Amino acid sequence: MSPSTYSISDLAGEFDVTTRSIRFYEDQKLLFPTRRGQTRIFSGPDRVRLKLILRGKRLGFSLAETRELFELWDESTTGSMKQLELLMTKIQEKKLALEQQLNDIAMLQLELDSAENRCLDAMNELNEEQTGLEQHDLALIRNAK
Amino acid sequence: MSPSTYSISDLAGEFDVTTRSIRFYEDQKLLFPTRRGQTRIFSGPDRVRLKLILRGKRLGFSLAETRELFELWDESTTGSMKQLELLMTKIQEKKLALEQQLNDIAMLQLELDSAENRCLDAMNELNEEQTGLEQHDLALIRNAK
DNA sequence: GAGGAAGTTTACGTAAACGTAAAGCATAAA
DNA sequence: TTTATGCTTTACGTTTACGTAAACTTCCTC
Repeated sequence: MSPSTYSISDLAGEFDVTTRSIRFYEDQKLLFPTRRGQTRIFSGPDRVRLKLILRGKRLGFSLAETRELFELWDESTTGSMKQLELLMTKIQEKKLALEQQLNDIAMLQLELDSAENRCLDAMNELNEEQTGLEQHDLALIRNAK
Repeated sequence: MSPSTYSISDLAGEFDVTTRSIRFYEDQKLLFPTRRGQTRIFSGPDRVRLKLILRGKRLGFSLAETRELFELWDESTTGSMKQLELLMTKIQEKKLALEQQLNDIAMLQLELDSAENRCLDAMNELNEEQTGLEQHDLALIRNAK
């Protein structure tokens, strides 16, 4: 069974980040470990938040943005009407940004595929001079993937 | 017809970046404008590269990573065999990273949808006290989207 | 009880990606 | 001719997200 509390190096090891980073995230109000004496004790929810922080980073989010998302999530159950409307607006904004990212990724993927094909073509040219392989054969190789 | 050369402020205006940024990108070897006297003259390919730089930023790429992608693309036609193999490796790496990003985005989208629903629920609660709307009605609203 | 490993705070350092003056040329309009 | 506009270089400042070192406790082991 997975434990319900974690040391700082437990988390650092599991997610391959430095303890320095984890302490920094706490300082920035993204994690809220309790203390036993001096040493930090991280909860299950803390662990989840850390995972989300790292996912945010992979998506190019600043820590401030990620914190804002956390707050959105938390306030989504407690706000006043005025608050909630603003919340909805922000959620829509984030969703739009994600759509944009999906487009960006799709285009980049196409370009990488194109570069990959170029690369295969070039390798082909070089190889053909030595092995006498035909275009035909490389088309097979290419489509095999 | 679209022009084939651009001033620095043309591009700054079109893509909503500062001239400072554009000069910085040149300094970092991401753009290569020619000069007429002192002033920079940007070509069509320069304009395309700028667009790609900004797309990279939206995806959380550093300028160094974007430059690496440019180089990948350029070298994809000129390299030696050893070069080309390394190139293929890097292309695969980028493609894997993009797959990861797609996963990350999908999960974030689910969470935003969830937050959105929470938010609608909360607004419902507040509204019901005043208007007497039923759960039933809000389900309709929610599904209408 | 002398390390050694893992935790802590404090604080200065750093790389990336610009922001923000300061000061100077060029050219077109008033 | 002056003034405004737009471009330039040089250079120091700023924010984010940590790295890195120093100096200190705590606990375990030998």
